[in-house]
Amino acid sequence: MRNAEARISSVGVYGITVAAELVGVGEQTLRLYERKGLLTPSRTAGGTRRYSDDDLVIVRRVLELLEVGVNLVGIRHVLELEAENRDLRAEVDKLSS
DNA sequence: CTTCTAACA
DNA sequence: TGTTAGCA
Repeated sequence: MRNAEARISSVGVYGITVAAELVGVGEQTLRLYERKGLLTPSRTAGGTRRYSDDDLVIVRRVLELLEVGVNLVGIRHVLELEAENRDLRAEVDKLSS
């Protein structure tokens, strides 16, 4: 089943230290990605960053694009296009059903 | 934990 | 340009 138990994407939250260790980058790097607009992690009332499982896959995509030679500004656009494409693909799926 | 500054490849 | 280290 595809309900809340199996599909945990934006619910699983991690601190910046554990999130950085899971993806293999430093904490400062994650803050830089957010500063550049690549990430938008949720925040607690105290201002602490909450990285969801969804955010982690984004960071991995960032690292993947970096190895290909895309800079952070370019990655930002790639991420936007991917999100837009994902939206359009979902609508096409709906129409072709 | 946060932001900022500075130095390095 | 991107990453890392140290300070407040």
